[in-house]
Amino acid sequence: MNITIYDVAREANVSMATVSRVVNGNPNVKPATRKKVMEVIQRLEYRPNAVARGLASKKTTTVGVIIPDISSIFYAELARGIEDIATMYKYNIILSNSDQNLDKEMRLLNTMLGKQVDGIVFMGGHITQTHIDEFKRSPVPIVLAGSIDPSGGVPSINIDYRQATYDAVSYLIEQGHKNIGFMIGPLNNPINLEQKLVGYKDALEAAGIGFQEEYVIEGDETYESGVEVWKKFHDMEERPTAIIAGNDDMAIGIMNGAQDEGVSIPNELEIISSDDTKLATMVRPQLSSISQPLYDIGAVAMRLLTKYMNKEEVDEGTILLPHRIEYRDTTK
Amino acid sequence: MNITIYDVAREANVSMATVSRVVNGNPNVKPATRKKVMEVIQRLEYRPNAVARGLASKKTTTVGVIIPDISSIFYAELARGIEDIATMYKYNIILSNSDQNLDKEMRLLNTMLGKQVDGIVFMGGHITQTHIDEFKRSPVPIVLAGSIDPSGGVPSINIDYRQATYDAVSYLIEQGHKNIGFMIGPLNNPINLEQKLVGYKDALEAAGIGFQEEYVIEGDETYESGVEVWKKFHDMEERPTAIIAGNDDMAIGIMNGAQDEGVSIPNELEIISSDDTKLATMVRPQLSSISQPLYDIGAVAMRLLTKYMNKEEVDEGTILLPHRIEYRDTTK
DNA sequence: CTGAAAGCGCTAACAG
DNA sequence: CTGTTAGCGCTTTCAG
Repeated sequence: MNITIYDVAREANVSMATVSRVVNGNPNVKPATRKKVMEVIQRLEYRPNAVARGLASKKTTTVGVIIPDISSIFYAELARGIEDIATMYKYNIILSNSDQNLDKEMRLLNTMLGKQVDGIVFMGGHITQTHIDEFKRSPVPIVLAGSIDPSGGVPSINIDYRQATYDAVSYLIEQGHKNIGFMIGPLNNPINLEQKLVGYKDALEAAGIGFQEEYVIEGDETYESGVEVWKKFHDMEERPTAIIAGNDDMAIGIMNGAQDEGVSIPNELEIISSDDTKLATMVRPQLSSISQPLYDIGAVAMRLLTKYMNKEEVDEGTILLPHRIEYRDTTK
Repeated sequence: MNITIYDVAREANVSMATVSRVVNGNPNVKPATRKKVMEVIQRLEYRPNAVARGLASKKTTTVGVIIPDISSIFYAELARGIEDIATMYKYNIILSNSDQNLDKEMRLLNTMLGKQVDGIVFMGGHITQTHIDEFKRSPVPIVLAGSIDPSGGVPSINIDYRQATYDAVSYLIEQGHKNIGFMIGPLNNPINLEQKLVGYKDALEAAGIGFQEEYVIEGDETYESGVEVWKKFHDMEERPTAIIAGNDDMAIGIMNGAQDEGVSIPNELEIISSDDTKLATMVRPQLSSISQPLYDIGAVAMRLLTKYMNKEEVDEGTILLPHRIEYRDTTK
């Protein structure tokens, strides 16, 4: 049997309430008895049982984190931001991969709520009404990180993807490009469909360039899909002279695909990537990329969640962090 | 107030014991009453409180995972393997970053034990006696993943790093190289000091090549350190004609450092990397690399842990998974 | 096959 | 400043 608060109380000749008080830093304890209790705690190597505490207090100081795939650089960076801030606020994290699978997401949500997490950070590409309904029923607060609820009802941390894409495309247009390809991520993700794509179209329109359906090709965020998509661009009668890509993996796929065929970058093809993960500076040429503060998105999401868990007033639940474009060697 | 087992019992006209039985799939329940209870559970949307359950049963079905840094590709891949198998066995994971900091590691260990995890997967570079002592006192099983306890007392999953390094160096020697540099990871990590370095020396010795201290340079596993270390190799009067690197990040640093100076790879410099993460095929030239089954190391570690948690007999706690060398374009 | 009852280890009033 | 006393929601004997 493990040693309990009761053992400590007995050894220290106090009640368990007193032990509980010193353990929880309650000031209403005479220094002398506090000292005495502390000693016994040390001697017995007493370690409070958080489960019992959770049951009694209805707080577990753990938050659930639902993430598409922890082995993706993008999400791992968010996760790191989340975890650091969680630690800072004394929370632990239950982390689970969803693979963006709706069933799995709902199941995870439920097991986490069953485990009485105090809050949840949710990351996922495709947020449906089903999600939102479940989120609304949750007894604990939920915030989205790097994910968008099109209806805007769920708190979330992101950058302004529309604007960022607009900026990138506008830059390319300024460089004289008219045929600008866009390898976009899955279109069931509103970030892609409702923000990035719109930013792309808006920039084109602002410059009086006609939108060409075929220049927008969907990828699945992987390097391999980048390589594939390059082939499609390559085969076009009017091949794009510049491409923006939805993330670094895809951009590198395009770049390698093009370079392996002898296309000179950036001279014959300019590329602007997105996300600016550490991959961007590891490849040659180094990727010009839309940079978003991944770590901060996670960190701010967790910070926001702590406020909700604390029932603090929050003025704005939908937060846009700043972005910028890093111009490196895939642009002139 | 949330709805409890008691509410269900009342609504279904049975005792809470019976509800508990159906929830836990205990066969000793008449089908009819099971059905009745199930219906009430559905209707009331009853969700068992795992905290209460944990307190009563002394099992939380959650395991702790202590990881140096989830945003490192290497560890993220391990984590994914761990989590997948955990899910398969109905466990959840409490994930925390340690940054390889001893204090933090010990603190995490303690808070996880306080949260009554059923077991722990530990990843860390430098495992000291302090670690081992703490591991031994743990009331729940602990297994290491991609980490070594030099004393061999703690169960662990790895590859044979000595042999893998030996193989890589031997290959380079066969290619005619005599001056083989080794950019090794931190030497306080026994994997580096006691295995990789030894494999390097053994291969040299087997070929009758003298060991040269200056050819072994320590890096901190980052890309940047690779770039730095290249400079040192570059400045040597007898510059190495081949280099093996302790991981892909460092290898890419070296490669880019060399290439940016016009060194032709693999013609003037051959490189064999380690870990074979997805980076290896994303850079040009693609890295030849010692390949270890990262995901599987995590998966097997978790699987082993489930056996310990189940109190099954385990014949061998120290498991070495197979490795191989992927020859790509940084070797001839 | 089902129910009653005793905890699991701790927090949180409520007295004093 | 300290102790008493209820629970928190569930599992688990032990009867029947």
